[in-house]
Amino acid sequence: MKRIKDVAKEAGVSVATVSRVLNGSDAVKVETQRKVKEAVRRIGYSPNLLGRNLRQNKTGIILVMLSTLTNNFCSKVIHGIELAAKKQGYNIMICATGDSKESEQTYLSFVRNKMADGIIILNSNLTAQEMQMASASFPVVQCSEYVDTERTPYVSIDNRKAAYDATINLINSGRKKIVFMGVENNLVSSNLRFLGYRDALDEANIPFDENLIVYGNYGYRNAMRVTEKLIQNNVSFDALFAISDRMAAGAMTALKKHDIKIPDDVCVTGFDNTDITYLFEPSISTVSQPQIEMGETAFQLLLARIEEETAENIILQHKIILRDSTKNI
Amino acid sequence: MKRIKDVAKEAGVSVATVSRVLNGSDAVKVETQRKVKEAVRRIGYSPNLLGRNLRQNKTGIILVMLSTLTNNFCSKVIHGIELAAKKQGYNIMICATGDSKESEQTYLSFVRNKMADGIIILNSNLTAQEMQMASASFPVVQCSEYVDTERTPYVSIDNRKAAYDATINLINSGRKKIVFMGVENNLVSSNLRFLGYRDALDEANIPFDENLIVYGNYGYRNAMRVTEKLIQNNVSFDALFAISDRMAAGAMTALKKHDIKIPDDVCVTGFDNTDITYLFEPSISTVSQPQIEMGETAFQLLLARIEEETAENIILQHKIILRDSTKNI
DNA sequence: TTGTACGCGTTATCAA
DNA sequence: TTGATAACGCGTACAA
Repeated sequence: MKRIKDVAKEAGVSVATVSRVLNGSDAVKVETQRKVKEAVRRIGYSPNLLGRNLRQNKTGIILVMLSTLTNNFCSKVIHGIELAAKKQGYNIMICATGDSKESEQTYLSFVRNKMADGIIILNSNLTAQEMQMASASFPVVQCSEYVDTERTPYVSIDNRKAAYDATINLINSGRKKIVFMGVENNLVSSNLRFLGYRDALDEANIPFDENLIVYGNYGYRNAMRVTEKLIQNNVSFDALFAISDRMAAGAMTALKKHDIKIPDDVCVTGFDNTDITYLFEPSISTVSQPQIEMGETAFQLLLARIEEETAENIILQHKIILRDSTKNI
Repeated sequence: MKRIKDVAKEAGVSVATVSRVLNGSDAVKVETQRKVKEAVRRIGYSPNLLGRNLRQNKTGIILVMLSTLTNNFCSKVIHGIELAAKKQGYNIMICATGDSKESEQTYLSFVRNKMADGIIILNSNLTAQEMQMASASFPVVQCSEYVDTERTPYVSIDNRKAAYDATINLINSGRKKIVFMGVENNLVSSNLRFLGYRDALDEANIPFDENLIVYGNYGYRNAMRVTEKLIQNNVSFDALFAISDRMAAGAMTALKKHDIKIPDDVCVTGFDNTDITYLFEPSISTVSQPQIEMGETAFQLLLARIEEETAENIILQHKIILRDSTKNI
């Protein structure tokens, strides 16, 4: 492995001069620049980033933490992060934790211990206290999912209002027996979307019915089973709001299997506006989030934290997308 | 930021002793160990990895490069890599290039310049020459997709044989006019799968018909359009082999729209055994690759390269999965 | 315009 | 069992 010293020797100058040329800085005689660049090329030198980053106390790398890669929603957000990061000369690396607390801590420690300049957390199992601890010792921002903490800014949508809007739309289509298909975790989105659903019922004076609340795991197959059970139990309903598109699709498959017509008998709404919503037959109404913008904003927040400016939480606008699964009849 | 020096001062020992305790090495008096650990806890010290890695010329990080995250196939492979890596004390970080050559070079340079110990490339636009260059200066292995190079080992399936098997199955169902839906890129999988398709035709003495060859972009919507065009052009066919599951699904949607029965009128086969194959109606026959094993193997190869042992290319077994879209009638 | 010399934070060597 | 000190590779005051 060649070091800067080797370049210096080859070019017949000092290491300081080589460093200056490499960093395009200062004033170095053109002729000297040429000599150095030539030497670099000749011996095939490439600077050791550990040395450089150690000296500069900065890496130009930011991490993005999430639980699983198989998530269409996240990949668009990440694309947004990337766009904003590139503009500022940062590169991003993605850390998939598989929901393991150990993995989460490992990746956090990379930032704490200077292998990266900051981290954007899309989702994690960190408690508010752990998040706060992390945030106290290095730059962290939350994106999409979050725990409420004084010191860790987040960007998200208003999940409660979004769920309210989605439910109100079902109600406006004349539906009253609306199934809520959530997920029993502690993610803020799950909790707020349930509250938004209840807000809408309350506003329309529809009594809350516990039998209409069911839980899945975001996935397609599980939602099929859950819906199947609903039907077998003779629960009567005329609409279904799932907090993920995949669950909406799974529910619809179960409904179709029992010759329950969509949207005539049951209206269905999903969440996230992923590909499956228009790929499915009938196409699925859903809630759209501005993923790219969310990613870009998350990076802006992180950059502010890195540069030790203040960063406020940011709420972006969602949009209700109406498709065939809730078409008014 | 606390340094090891601060711990030494706090504990009243030398930095060398602190380092020894931190690395659990050597023989340090138990009482001293206790003092040091206590001091670490008290001042909240965490070692700077840039310093450590610089000194040890090793990071314990390996990169995984791919073009896009929205790929179910890749995320399973990555999971395999992760499983194997963890066992050996390595952590992985994922680098999404978005097919940009510039991004690819940036991530490669992180390895070249010591911010990571090696890289597993799932797909890239690197030429054989570029791959060889990279491989000459740091540990690289290819996984799933590859370019043929003396120095860069790969693990993959026998794509040609897999496509042959899939096509033969269609032929054995009595089909003769088999559409091949490929992708016009230079990925080895695309090329080999086309050759496998032709192998099967040749073996069955079915003349090759250029009109039955169409191209998409791996995606659902595009495949719909391509199939639509096929139908509008009155091209007659009784089977379709797509080199991705999403394309198979897109084609099926187009067929259904024209009341063409699957599998009665047209049999369809996809590739990769992703979720969509059983989520779709009818369920889609496909080719399954051992993704976890592929990831694990890729890591083994990389580890060999890192430890400067020799590594041979490895071919894993594929499997034909028969579902409703090719059910014999 | 260039070179010398120090410091970034760590581990490894050697001597005590 | 411990401590002093020399690396690791780089950037940058400061001096020339």
